[in-house]
Amino acid sequence: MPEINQLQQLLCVAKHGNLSKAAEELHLSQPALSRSMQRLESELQMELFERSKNKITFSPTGELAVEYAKKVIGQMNDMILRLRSFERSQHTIAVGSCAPAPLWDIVPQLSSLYPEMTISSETKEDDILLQGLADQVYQFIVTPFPVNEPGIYCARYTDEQLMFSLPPGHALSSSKGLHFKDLNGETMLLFSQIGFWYKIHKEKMPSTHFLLQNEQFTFTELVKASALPAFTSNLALKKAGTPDNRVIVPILDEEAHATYYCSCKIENQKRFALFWKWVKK
Amino acid sequence: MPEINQLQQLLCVAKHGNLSKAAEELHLSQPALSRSMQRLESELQMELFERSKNKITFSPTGELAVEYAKKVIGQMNDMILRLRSFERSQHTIAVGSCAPAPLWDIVPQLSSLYPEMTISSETKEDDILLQGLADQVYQFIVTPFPVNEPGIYCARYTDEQLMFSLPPGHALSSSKGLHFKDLNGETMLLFSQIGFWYKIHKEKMPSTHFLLQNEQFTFTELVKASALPAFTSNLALKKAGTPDNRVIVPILDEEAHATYYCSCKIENQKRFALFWKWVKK
DNA sequence: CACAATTACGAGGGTCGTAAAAATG
DNA sequence: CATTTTTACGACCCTCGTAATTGTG
Repeated sequence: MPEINQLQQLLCVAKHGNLSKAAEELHLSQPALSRSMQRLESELQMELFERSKNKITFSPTGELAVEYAKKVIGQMNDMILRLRSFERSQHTIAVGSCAPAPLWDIVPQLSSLYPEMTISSETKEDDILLQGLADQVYQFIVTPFPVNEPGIYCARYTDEQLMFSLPPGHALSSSKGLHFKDLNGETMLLFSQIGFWYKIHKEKMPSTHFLLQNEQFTFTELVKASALPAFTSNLALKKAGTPDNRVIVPILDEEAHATYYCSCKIENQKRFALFWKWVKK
Repeated sequence: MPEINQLQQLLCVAKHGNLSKAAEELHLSQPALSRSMQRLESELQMELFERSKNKITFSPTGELAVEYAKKVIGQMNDMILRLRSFERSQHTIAVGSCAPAPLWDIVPQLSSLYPEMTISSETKEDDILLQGLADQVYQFIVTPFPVNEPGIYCARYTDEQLMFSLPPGHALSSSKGLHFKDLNGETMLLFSQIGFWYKIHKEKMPSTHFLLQNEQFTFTELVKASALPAFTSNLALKKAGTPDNRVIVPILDEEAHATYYCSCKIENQKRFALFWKWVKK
């Protein structure tokens, strides 16, 4: 049976129309390529070329062979691509979340439980998460609601409670609790990558002018250095600690509280038993 | 890129489940196969097997690789088969005819004009001939009528006149001409492979009992040795000569005369110019 | 005479087989 | 202890490159 290598050479000859140019592209001497094509012909027991003394053209059979060779090599490339993709998926755990906070614990935990795996994570819209879980784009998703679908295993993970982070001199800084509307209209600092919270802020505080920050570092520095109110949460505080010059006031609205649920396909539940044990700690 | 050879080995390992049996079938030592599979893995940069010290099983990626390898090798086999078929068609001229007589001249003529080609011929029904010409099953067909279709080149070839071959003692042997009906009801010798003539005999002489002969030699011997009437024609006489002990009487019916037309695809007309020149001699 | 293809021939690399080692049931 | 896989090592075959040959535009 002909080898892939020879078919590639055949295609290269077809591409250039002569052996010398083809040999150049193949990093091969011209005699070597000439012999290789002769071997291919004798292997197939048919003449692929019509040879004159200093010219070589494809025979009808040869032209057909080129077409088929393209198909075979295309299939081989396809095989490699799909295999590589599958291989990567076998060695990475992809987590999608509706908000970044749950990932702060989940990603390191997955890393330590499955040290040979690559952990990839991103925050997306709820519907994208659900679709991605079904399509195996994600092995796990975190949503602010339980997922009740056949074939999906779901468990409550943790809660996040939103709070205002106010400068000590702020008029309301001595409150025990506040509502969104209490600060509506003021100018606030807002970190952009906060998932579904962004929509809630916009809805509950429509008159507020948000100074949007795309970088985590810039945002935290501005919180320290400015006297502008901002948001934080129990999870953010746990992660970064309580800032010195800030007063933390819980937000009393129902929408300021989220209960996160983690889901995966049932077929993967057993494989990630250790992780689920931790989720339900 | 992996070579076909390695994929075949992979399939063989999948078939047997272990290296030793597979190596046996491949006429290879087991260490050689082991290394070959290792090369395949490093070529693909992925692990195809899960290895314990004295056991080797497919990894999920490996199982997928087997599936894809089957496809690639299948395509390669398909390529070889189709190429071989095309190659053969490139080196053979297939002629289909409604009756054997036209082939007696056409086949030797094609042989001498195109000595490097294989000539294959057969006699079939008219509709099969027309379809076969369209499908490139035949390069030439001979029909008892002109073919007027787009893309088909057609020319009159020759005529065949049917005759009775009677023993000298036959009651009608002195006739200058006879009709089918004149011998209807008698027992006659008939060679079976006469194409469309068979149907005509059956129609025009429904009461005749035909002694059907499948072999040319047997038929001619019986004609010589028996006193049974039979058919012959101008072309048959030209081919085999006039038999000694027979009286030849032309058949006067219109149906006893055929004008043969030879056709080929217009795209092949130029390629067979020499042959067409001869047809229109 | 430059260019393209083939043939001849020697060199090098890759793959093979044999032998040995290691591990398992 | 038989079976299976892997590693080590030497040998051989195959393909490569260089050089020479032939033929063409």
